Amino acid sequence: MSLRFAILGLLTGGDLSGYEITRRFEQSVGYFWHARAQQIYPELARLESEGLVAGRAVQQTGKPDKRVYALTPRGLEELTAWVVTPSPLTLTKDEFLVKVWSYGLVEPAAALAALAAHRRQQEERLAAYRAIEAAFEGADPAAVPPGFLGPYLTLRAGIGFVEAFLAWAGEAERILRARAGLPAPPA
Amino acid sequence: MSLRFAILGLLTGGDLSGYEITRRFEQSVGYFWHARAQQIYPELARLESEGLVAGRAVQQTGKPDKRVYALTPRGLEELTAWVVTPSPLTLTKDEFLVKVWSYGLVEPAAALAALAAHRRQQEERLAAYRAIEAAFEGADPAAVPPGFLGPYLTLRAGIGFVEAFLAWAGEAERILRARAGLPAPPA
DNA sequence: TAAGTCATGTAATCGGTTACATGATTGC
DNA sequence: GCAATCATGTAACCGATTACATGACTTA
Repeated sequence: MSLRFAILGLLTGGDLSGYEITRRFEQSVGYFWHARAQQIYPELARLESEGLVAGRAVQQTGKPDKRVYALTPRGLEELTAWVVTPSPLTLTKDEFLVKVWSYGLVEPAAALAALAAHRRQQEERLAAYRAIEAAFEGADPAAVPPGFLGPYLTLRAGIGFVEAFLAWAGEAERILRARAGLPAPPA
Repeated sequence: MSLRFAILGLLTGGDLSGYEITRRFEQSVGYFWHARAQQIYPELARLESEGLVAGRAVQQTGKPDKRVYALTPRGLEELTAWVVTPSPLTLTKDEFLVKVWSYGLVEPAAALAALAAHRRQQEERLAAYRAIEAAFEGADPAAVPPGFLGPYLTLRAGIGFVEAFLAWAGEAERILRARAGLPAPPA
């Protein structure tokens, strides 16, 4: 259900082709939803057959031609109605935490290494989000134009979650070090 | 892939039946993985046929009989090997944030109401986690027995994420109120 | 001519959910 | 007798991933 509305939401910022939508999911929207090209193209066809988006062919020079989709009035209507609908709590599925659940079974040193590797990945992700955040810089959050409000808020959420992970990782590292009889944190 | 290891991880704390595993996913483990009974029973059968768990019938009085599963040496071996394996970053899928992405389309008052409803759900969840946390209370985190280390760390992660959401919700509320021309926060 | 990006799809499979089904046992 | 909990499954479906496939166009 959410994929169709994620696509409709992206189209409120302007018309996009399937390929461009795919890119958005990889970059800016990736911190709360994602989908691969193989899922997006059929969904766009379905949305068009239901009259929620309208596609048109666009000739290009220097690139292959493409088909871009625009939100129809009915599409906008359904999206706005859905947006204020109650949402079930997201049940997280985190493979890494499944591993952490069994950290008591392995050598603290091995657990520490696995934890540090994951923390590094999250730090890279945070840096990427910070770079996107810089694009909003200077704007008064309260006065950000309506088209930027949602993107700004969701980005702030993404940043908040990664920061929460990093804070937790620091706490976990201290506990594991203490168990291993290792000295205080390095850096 | 993760479900089988989540089950194996649960069994390190003692033998469990399919029904008991189902209950654990609803309660204590729910903050990072979950599965329904319909998925758990077939998976247990598969794990047994692969020799990673061993089931035995248990007669009960006052309740229907059950079949409890124990981790085999091979199951423990595969689990410990998997635990320190690198994990891909979890790509979040959050229906609520898909909605927030389009908050610029609706009346700030409507967005604020939807946000407040979701925040209330998260507050209830936090209270439930805090209640579980109390069971660890008094124990020195560094000295918690090996069987409790993973459960404690994952619970702390779950609490951290919910708190991060609540902090974000507060920020989002201030921004939406400012846009709506509403006065400062109530409580 | 080869690699890289732009652009759009199909097919097979898998993990997970919804719906459905069954039966024991307890307590009201 | 009925609801609730304990206990274990099957079947149909769906959302999503992996693998596969095609072709235009650019740059080196």
